[in-house]
Amino acid sequence: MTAPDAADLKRDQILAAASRVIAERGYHATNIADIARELGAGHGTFYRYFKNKHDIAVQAVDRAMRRIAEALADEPPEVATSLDEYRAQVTRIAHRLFDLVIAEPVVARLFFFEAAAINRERAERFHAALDDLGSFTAAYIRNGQRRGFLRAEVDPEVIGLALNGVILAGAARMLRVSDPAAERDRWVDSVLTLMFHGLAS
Amino acid sequence: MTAPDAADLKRDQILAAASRVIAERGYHATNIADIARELGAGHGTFYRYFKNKHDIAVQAVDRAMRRIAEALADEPPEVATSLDEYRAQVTRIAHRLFDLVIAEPVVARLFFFEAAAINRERAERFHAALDDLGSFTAAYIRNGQRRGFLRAEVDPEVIGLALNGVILAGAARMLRVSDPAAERDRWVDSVLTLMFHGLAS
DNA sequence: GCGAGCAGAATGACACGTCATTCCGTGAGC
DNA sequence: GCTCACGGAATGACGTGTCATTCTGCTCGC
Repeated sequence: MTAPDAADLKRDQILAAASRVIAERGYHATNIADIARELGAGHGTFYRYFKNKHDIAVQAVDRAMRRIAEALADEPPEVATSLDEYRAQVTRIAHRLFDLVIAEPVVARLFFFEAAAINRERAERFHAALDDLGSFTAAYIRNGQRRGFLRAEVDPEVIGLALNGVILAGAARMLRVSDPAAERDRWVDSVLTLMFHGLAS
Repeated sequence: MTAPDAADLKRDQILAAASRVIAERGYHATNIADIARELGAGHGTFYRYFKNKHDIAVQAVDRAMRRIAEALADEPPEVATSLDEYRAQVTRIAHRLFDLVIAEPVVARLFFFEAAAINRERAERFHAALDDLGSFTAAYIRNGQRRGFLRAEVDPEVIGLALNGVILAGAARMLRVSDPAAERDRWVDSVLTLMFHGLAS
């Protein structure tokens, strides 16, 4: 192993340890000694690889954000040509996202809870990321409106942001129940019905 | 003015100052000196009325929670007998809640952003409060299902929590735009359409 | 192969800054 | 004069970050 590789590995180990501790305790209740203990290393080692506490938290959160963004790739908004295709797309996206929450709770906790918690600037950045996600969803709505399979009278931007809220609520739920896979299925069923057909009987 | 009244007034003034500062800066970035400055008082005065920083934040947040809960009173879940009545109820609730967010941004910020931020125990309490709100909404869904005007196949608990997510997303939005009243109207229109009739055309 | 020297990684004691909380002198009201 | 509320300086706890020291692995010369 060459020196750059060994340093990268060490850096990743520290970042993973920090991610676990911050996800578990929250950023503000985490201190450097906690991270060092989780790593099984000395306190000052940390500063060889990261500038300070803020730096590592930002990097942990940004990595979690990238991980979430990956889960949303491969589903281009303009390809669905019918309600069934769009519904299948939403089903895949929902499963992928909720499965990520279940499989990688540290990533989920960092994204959904800690990303806004570090300071005000990071909260704004998190909200901007949610706005991007909402705009991404709005692009699907507009595609469906253009092709005629989604209703024209709703505001795509509002629906995009509202569905963000549903995702956040679902993810928070899935992080807290004893059988997250069953909870995911309950959510996907009911939320898709709500989303496409509404509550009116 | 009697001594208890004067002390209560002073206490309320401190609590209001703290609420403003915490809502503006966030709990963790707020210090006692900031609150004292906002109040135009000495630093140590604070401790004559509140135990410590945590105590005042908890009281500010709990007061905001009570304020939100008041906005939801007077809409009993079992009274709607038709879709139109329920829709009117939801419209009133949505307006009342979003109008509160617009009129009292300090209350809204404390509830939606700071309630979970203080520490882990308070985050759990916030989630429990959201669960209660979700259960309250689920009671409306069950009433509609029982009476036949809402579809039977959705899970009321899931829908209750999902609509929580929509409320949170809407509130966050309304706290950030330049014309919140216009944004509220956009939201109420589209979200009610989504909620009752879905997106399918 | 062994030992010495070197470079860089690791460590943890310590310095420092911050801020929550306490304390005490002062002034106002009774 | 006495009591109590107040203001702000003082205090001490705590966490972050620094740096002197030690450790370890590698290379080179004998």
